[in-house]
Amino acid sequence: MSIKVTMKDIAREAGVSIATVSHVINGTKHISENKRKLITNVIEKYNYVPDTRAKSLRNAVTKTAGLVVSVFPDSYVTGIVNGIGKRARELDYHLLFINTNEDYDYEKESIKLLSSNIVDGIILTPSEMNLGYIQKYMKKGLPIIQAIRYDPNIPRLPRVTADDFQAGYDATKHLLQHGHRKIGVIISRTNITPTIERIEGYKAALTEYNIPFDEGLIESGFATEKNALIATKKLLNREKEITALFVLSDLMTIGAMQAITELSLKCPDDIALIGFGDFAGAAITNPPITNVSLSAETIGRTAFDVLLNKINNPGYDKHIQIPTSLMIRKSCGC
Amino acid sequence: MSIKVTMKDIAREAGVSIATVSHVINGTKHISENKRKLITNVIEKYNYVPDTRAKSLRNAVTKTAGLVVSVFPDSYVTGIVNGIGKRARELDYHLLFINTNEDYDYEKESIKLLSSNIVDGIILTPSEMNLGYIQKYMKKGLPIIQAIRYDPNIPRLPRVTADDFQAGYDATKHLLQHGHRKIGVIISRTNITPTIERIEGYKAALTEYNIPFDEGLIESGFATEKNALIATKKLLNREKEITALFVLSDLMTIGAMQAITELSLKCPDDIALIGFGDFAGAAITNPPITNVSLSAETIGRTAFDVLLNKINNPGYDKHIQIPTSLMIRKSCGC
DNA sequence: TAGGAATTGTTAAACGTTTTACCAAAAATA
DNA sequence: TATTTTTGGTAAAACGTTTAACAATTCCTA
Repeated sequence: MSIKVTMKDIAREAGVSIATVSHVINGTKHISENKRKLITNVIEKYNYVPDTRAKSLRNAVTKTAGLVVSVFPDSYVTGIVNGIGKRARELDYHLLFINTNEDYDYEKESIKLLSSNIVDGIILTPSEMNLGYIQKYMKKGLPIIQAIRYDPNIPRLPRVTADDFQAGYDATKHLLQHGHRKIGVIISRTNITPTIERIEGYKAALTEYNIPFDEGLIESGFATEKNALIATKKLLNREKEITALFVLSDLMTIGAMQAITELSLKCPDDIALIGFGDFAGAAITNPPITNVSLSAETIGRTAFDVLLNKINNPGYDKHIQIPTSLMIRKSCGC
Repeated sequence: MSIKVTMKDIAREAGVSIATVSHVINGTKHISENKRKLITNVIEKYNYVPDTRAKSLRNAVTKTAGLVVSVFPDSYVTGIVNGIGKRARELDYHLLFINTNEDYDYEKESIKLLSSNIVDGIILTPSEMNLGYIQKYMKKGLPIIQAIRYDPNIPRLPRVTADDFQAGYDATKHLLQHGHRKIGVIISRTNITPTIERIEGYKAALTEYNIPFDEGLIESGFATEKNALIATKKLLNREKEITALFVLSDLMTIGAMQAITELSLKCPDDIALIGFGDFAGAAITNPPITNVSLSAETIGRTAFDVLLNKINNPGYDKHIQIPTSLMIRKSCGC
């Protein structure tokens, strides 16, 4: 395809050996000022760049990390990917980014590709709690960590997540303190750890107030605003005594708010609302939305550091939880 | 790092030559049923995956495309990246994604990395209209195309963009039809083609109404909500006769809306507003925001196809413009 | 002036594939 | 039976680097 200039060509034109060129490029040996200048000039002239494949084939390091993300791209994930990218750059790594779009088979394919020695390690947001297939890669010694979500059944696989239990607990408690007793919950996917743990937090708060957990107050839809709109309408039509809503995902918060409006209800007077994640504009909706704030960039940066730990120390297997905070605005009735 | 299993290991264990293993894997030659089974079993057993570097080093194809994006991650860019990713997957390509975060030097570094034979081609969103450095890579025959923005001074470099001129024209005309005559403009960066062309469209619409273009009605800030808030306040405080605002970028629309609120003005009564791009939630702000809708996914998919054209036909150099549409809601006063 | 250190550079093997050319054995043909 | 064809398989070169081991100069030092 491209017209290729190799180290051999540079060496020939400069009248030196291939090894000398390599040493000049990498500074691995002292080369006289004369030759060095001569060689760098030729390199400049041809705008020569060493072949990364050959390089990493030879020295077994790629300086590239794989990033496989499974999530519908809401601003939370964007923020995390950004944090990972920034940290990677700081440490002179490159990222091979793949978005699996919640497709389990594509996820498996992607891990297979990345396992073919083109990356030093992988950060994975699993699409399912079904990571059995990953064990064979772990056995091969491929450094992998989980971010955002994880499969609790796989031991020794590090995790970086938000403190989802605490987040669910805090938000629910806030609504309880406002006097709400029937709190509806809108979730995206049921079978992923953030959802599960946030609901655990929700239950824990209810328990403190001696309120029994009611399965019927939970309604789900997949990720999008539209699905949240549908789910919220369904829930509010079914459970008339609900006075507050807790929405577990960014984009869905918007859909829930739309549903409230379309049902001619007022937020927070008829229905209070707490959302999750910091989507741009939470502050200028009508009313401004109170939400659980997740430090996306911090999660991303931490994930990258954890991957590096895993690479350098194969035994590393911690679960790091990043704290969340409640951004109080108007939709909760404060 | 990883415990490596190579083709040699597979061959040894199966008692065949390395070449036979390769032929079984790639189906490049007919191998007897016996040996084939034998070999695939060993491959299964070790979960062997061929080394992509060695493979592509040998056959000069990577099946990987580079994607270098320069833009602050608003939902528009997310959508485009997603479109590119989907199309790439359909065509069995992988993406090496790099976000330069508007950093010109990092952009140059990234192109250099990607030019080292690790990708078949590159989709670039330039951070500046200063792409002179790209010519040496073009000369080497590296397939490159521009998306979202472009440098008009570089010939023969394909482009995929929104129809920014038309978009600027349409939105402005809509405001003019509502009777507005002093229309303020909030922009992000002045020196990128989308801004320039949208303003050209704005001017063209004004000309139709015999309104002279007034430089003083334009105010800029960089990308974020906060900057838009500051810029909008500054503009509205300076130019008291403004009755409508045209905001040229996603996140900034939100900041502009906040500014209007903070100045105790009513939208659309005191100040009408038209934004750009489809950020999640445009429909539930107060009031819902009228905006120019850009088909992000289409732009992304098209960009990937254009890159493939460029790869297969080095002479390809079209500029493809994807149409936009005006989503009319309440903020324009309709 | 001999001998050891620096200094500067090169040779060649290795990394893990693909593929051309070649070969042996079995099958088909005359 | 002798010859050709087909089938199934392999040896080895090549892709573009890095680096250990070695070699040739020049420079000191006693």
